[in-house]
Amino acid sequence: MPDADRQAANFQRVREAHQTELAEDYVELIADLIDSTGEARATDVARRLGVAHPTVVKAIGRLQRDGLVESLPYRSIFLTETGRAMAERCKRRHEIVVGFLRKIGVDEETAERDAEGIEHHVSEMTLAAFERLIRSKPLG
Amino acid sequence: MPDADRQAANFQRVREAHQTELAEDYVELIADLIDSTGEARATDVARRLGVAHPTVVKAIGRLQRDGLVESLPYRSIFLTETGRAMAERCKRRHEIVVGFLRKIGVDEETAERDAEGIEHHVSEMTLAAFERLIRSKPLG
DNA sequence: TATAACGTGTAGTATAAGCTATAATTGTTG
DNA sequence: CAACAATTATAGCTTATACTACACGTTATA
Ligand SMILES: [Mn+2]
Ligand SMILES: [Mn+2]
Ligand SMILES: [Mn+2]
Ligand SMILES: [Mn+2]
Repeated sequence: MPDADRQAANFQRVREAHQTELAEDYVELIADLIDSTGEARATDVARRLGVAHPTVVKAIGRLQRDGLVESLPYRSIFLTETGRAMAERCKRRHEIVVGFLRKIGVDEETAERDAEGIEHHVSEMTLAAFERLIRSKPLG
Repeated sequence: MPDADRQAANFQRVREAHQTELAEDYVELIADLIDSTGEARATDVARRLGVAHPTVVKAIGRLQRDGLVESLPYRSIFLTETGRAMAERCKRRHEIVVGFLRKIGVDEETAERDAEGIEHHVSEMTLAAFERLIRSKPLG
């Protein structure tokens, strides 16, 4: 595969990641709200994401269309089986990325900040490398 | 700062990163084309990014509006001082991220793929940690 | 030099993601 | 139980990023 084609494929993959990224953060956040407070409401999701609530309502519509959540008018938001599975996967990945950044000497707040973006662009192979590094003996 | 607020701030930062991300990849790619082939043409940029050429033309318009590139009708694309500086910064960062992934055992192709997305979400502190690790003795 | 090939621009469309403002519903409380 | 506060929905707008189809310039070559 010529170099230009491979580069194009890489950029294409990043664009794909951006499409799933929002869904991933939403389901992870919704799962977190359900598990910690008993239910996920649009207002809470909006506050946690730092966006206006109509933005959340529209996003929830897309997630429902894509089979990740279920919601009835004026009721709170539920995850489908698929959505719950995605949330679990994302939560695990999120924790690995944070743990890994901590391990190489990044402070807690920065690790959380960077992980929120990095997590969506980490392949299985890289994730495995992160885990390996976390389990290795202290660095430095 | 309450937990919900900090989480919102983190998500906000990721959204900001997404706004600069495209500009970063464009200027880096344009610089690469200029340095390796003598000029950057919209078609080449399109092929390397894996998008249709009108997409590039519109993006170039935005980059020009934002003072990163200059272009005249039917001529190739040039970087402004600002654009060139951004390209250099991004190239360096890109290389650090790739080098770091290689160091922890990720193969060349995967490293390139993941780096294309990760690079935009790496803070200065994390980048410094990556550099430290690259310079450290072999792992494993 | 005429024309074909290539590159660039424009028009028009779609979707996602965001916003503000306003309306409708629900739930709480006096 | 009526009124009010909180929550949710909708309408209407904006910008960015993509696409296809078509028009226009430039460049190369026959
Ligand atoms: Mn995230
Ligand atoms: Mn996350
Ligand atoms: Mn990139
Ligand atoms: Mn890059």
